[in-house]
This record gives sequence, structure tokens and C-alpha cells, in this order.
Amino acid sequence: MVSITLRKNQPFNLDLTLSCGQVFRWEKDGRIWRGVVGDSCISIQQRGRVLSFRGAKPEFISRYFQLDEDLPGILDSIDRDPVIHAAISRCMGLRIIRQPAWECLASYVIATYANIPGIKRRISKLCQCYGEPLPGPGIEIFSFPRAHSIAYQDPCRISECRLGYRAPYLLETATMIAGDPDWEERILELPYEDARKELLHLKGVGKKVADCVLLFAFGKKESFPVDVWIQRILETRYLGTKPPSAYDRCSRFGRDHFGEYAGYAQEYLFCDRAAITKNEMIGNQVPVSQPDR
DNA sequence: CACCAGGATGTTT
DNA sequence: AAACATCATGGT
Repeated sequence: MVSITLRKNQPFNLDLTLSCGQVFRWEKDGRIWRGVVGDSCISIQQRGRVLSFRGAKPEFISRYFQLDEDLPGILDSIDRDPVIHAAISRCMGLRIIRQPAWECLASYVIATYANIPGIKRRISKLCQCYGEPLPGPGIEIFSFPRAHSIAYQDPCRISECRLGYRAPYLLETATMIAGDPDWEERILELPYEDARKELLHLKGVGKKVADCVLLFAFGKKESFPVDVWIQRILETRYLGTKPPSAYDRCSRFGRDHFGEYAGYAQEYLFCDRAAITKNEMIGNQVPVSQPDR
């Protein structure tokens, strides 16, 4: 058991960070969260400013949860209207996790047009079918499968994972990635727009999935993914429902309105989506200037 | 039982 | 460019 003591000016909320739907392989067991990152089975709990964990070194934990990022500074920079202000205060301590790139990519290809419990179940099954058993006590725990395992191993078992129409997308993208070992380094070095174009070549990767991968795996914090919830929030609280709001309009608005850390704003809005969309009070809309491009 | 979900793709206007 | 149908599955 190892511990990290968070600095006073470094807010962190483990529960929100692991439960808000950015990662899909963590389960809470009492006070303890258990999950797999890379080849490590990790258990971790938070008591106030103390993080206690097994299965990983402090540096690994710190990088995974991005504890070195200046969260107060980031939140201050995106705190530009009453809606995001309320979300920030309700979700204080939520951090964006630095995910392994392939796991993030594959997960969000699978995640399209499904709800979070269903996504978690499918990913769990995918790990059972194609992952490798990890050393540990008790029940068998599997790593997230490598791309070449999914691409070249028992394609019949894919049906067990109940991916539906996403299965061929995952198989094709896994094949592409398995044959392109340098893809992660290459994309990492590209700026947001260019990296996005690269990802969009992959099957099952559209704008939203690409933006999620850029935000959650490649550290592009200006990325502003727009799913149905974010679109709903923008329509009801920011942009109104005038034109059928296209993806590009919403995403560009997010980056223009919230700035270089728009991705954090997106994640706080998503985390607070239930509260934001509950009161359908008209007149609660944020007055914003919309540059029409 | 309806309706929806961290959408992408291919086709038609 | 924008609207549309379609896709498979499970949650609520």
C-alpha cells in the first residue's frame, strides 16, 4: 500500500473522476475502486487529501490522473458563465484521465450510440475474450486486448462481445492499428486539427470519437467532443434551437467560448448533465455572442 | 412496452 | 453542405 498526499491547492475527487464515464473499466467496491490500467491491476481509495493504492507506483498514478495539472488555474480559465460555474462547483475535483491510447480509441469506437452501463459490459466481455489474464489473487482479471489480438485471433469470438454493428468497425480499426505500430507517437506530435484528420481515417471513428480520443488519450485539452448530452446542453442553455445544430457548430462554439481548456469544460458539463438538463427553465439561457463563420 | 444511448456510415436531397 | 435512414443491443 502506497500513499500520495494531495497538496491543498490541488483539488481531486476520485469518485467523480472514475464514475463520470470517461473510463469504463473501474468498479467501486465499498470505498475502494478496482481497475486495470495497462498490465496493472490497481486498487485505490481516497480519504480527504490522501490517495492510497496498490498495483502501481506513485508516478504512474500521478500521471494517469494528471495530478500535476493546475486544476484551479484551468477551472478559472473556463469559468465564463453561470452554467459552467454551477457545473464546476458541483463537480469540483473532477480531472481528465490520461488514458492509454489504444484502449481509449477502441473503447470509444465501441461506445457509439450506447449508454454507459452497456458500454462497460461490452468492454468487460471484450477483455475476457481477447485480453490476457493478469497475475493476481482471486478471480481472473484480464488486460485490455492488444490491437493484434483482436485483429488476428479467433474472429468468431467477437460475437460474444455483443458489439452489434460496431464489431466490423472495431475489427478493421484494430487491423489498421496492429499494422501501424508508430501511430501513437505520430499523432502525439501533431497539433489538434492534423491529429484529428489522421484519426478520422479509421473505421468507426467520426468527429465525436476522434475528439474524445484526442482529449482523453492525447492531451489535446482544447478538444470539445459533442455527444447527444452536450448538444442538448448547448441548445437549451447556450445556443438555442434555431438551426439544427451541427457537430462543427457546437464543437467550435465550445472552443471559442471556453478557450484552450474547452475539453475540461466539456467534461464538467457532461458530468453535471443531469442537473443542467433537469430544470427546463426558459430564461436560464446564457447570453453568448456567436460568430457566424 | 416504448424510447433512448459519450454516433458513424452511406445515400439522398 | 445538410438531411435522412439504417445499423444491433441493452438500459431505463
